[in-house]
Amino acid sequence: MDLVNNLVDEQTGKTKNVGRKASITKEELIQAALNLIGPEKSIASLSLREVAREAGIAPNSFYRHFKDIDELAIELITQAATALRSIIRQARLEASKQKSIIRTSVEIFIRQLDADEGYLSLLLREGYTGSANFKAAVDQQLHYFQQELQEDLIRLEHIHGTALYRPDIVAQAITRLVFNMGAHVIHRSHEERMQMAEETMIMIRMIIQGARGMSPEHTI
Amino acid sequence: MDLVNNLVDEQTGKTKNVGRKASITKEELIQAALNLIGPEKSIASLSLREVAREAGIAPNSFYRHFKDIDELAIELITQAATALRSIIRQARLEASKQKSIIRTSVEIFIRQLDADEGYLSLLLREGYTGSANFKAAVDQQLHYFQQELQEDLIRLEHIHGTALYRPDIVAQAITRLVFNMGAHVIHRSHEERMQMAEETMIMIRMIIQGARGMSPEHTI
DNA sequence: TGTACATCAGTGAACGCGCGTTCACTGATGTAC
DNA sequence: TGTACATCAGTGAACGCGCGTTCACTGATGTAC
Repeated sequence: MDLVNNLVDEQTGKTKNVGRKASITKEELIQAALNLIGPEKSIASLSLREVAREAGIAPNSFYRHFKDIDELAIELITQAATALRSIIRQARLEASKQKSIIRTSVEIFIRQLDADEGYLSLLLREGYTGSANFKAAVDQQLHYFQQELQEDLIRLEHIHGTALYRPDIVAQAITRLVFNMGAHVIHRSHEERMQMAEETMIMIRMIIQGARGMSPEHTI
Repeated sequence: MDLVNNLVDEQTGKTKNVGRKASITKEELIQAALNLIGPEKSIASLSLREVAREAGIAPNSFYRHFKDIDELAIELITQAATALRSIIRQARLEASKQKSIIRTSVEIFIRQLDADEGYLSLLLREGYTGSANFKAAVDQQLHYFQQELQEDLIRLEHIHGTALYRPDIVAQAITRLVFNMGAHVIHRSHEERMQMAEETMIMIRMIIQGARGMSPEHTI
């Protein structure tokens, strides 16, 4: 953990530097890795020397910051997962203000995809490949999304006086469709994205409509 | 194309061998590649020397059969796609005999996944990563599946005297959910597979139920 | 059937390359007095 | 403030490795007569 010699003073919480000051940071190395990752280059195929070259340091200097290239990959996953989490939170927040949770959340998802070409697309792409670590990190974020969506759905249905059959499965189906759309849409134009978003919204409406119809409360 | 010196006689259609007989076939090389591919090893990370080693030939002998490793990858895709197509066709055939197209087709999908640990799981895994060629091949198979499913849905609904709103989107949603399940289920136990299959069937029923409710004919 | 010949699948050796990793070092920065 | 010292980020050189690819070759197989 203490590969970078920044010791946090327990009293003040300030960072205390010892020895020579680092001319490059962990964050800059992570940024260099992000620059390299694209449609053709996955995290798994990143080489230590590539990242060092991109960051402008000698290959062996890499070891001053990370144990090996896998440690950088894990850091990358963690940061990407955090980014995804904040995107999801924002989407939920805005969605809860609006009338249609479906439309708003899908649109915000797409908008984030438009804006952030870094972490989000990375996660969507690497969620299927990548190391076990990576998959676990992505799965956890999907689980959070699903969980929060389920709560929203139950709450909203309650307000409308309706109820859903198996809201857990409804939330899971919606989660899968939205993220599957996200993965397919990454390298498409904005127009195509909007069209696929529209289709996904129809799918979600079908699921909710169907789940309402299958609810025991529906028959009362 | 004529890297292997089998010349097909235009008259008889028989294969005529010239020169030294091949002691190893393209198919054996493909099989060697398949042996190597697994959860940790993707097609993209296959090396020519690895495949040659697995097949028991010298690295340079590889060039007698394929121009390069990418050509083998394309062959692999083609064969996998053909395998997937026949699996889908069988699923549809059996499904059409039974009462529940949903249950039967999902179960057959899982059963094929249980039996065939080669091509199908390969396709599901590589569909998200892989080269443009690979993605295109997988997408085409998904499109076939979707198309045929759509026709089945329309036909069956007609028999029941019901109708679906946007059967194209219904078919697309079902296709995505089934293949997404397939991708998630690959490295799980049979029990987990069956449980995820059950959940997927509920999702599909929700979609169909919802699409019926949204059909204009429903209101007549 | 026998013989000379053409074909070409498979090979051993070698190449240059980028890789991860190590080593002993340099010298900038911060600390102690 | 000035000086001696400790820390450690960054480096150049070197290593062994597996890689894709080439070359000239060998010798088994099939063909022509």
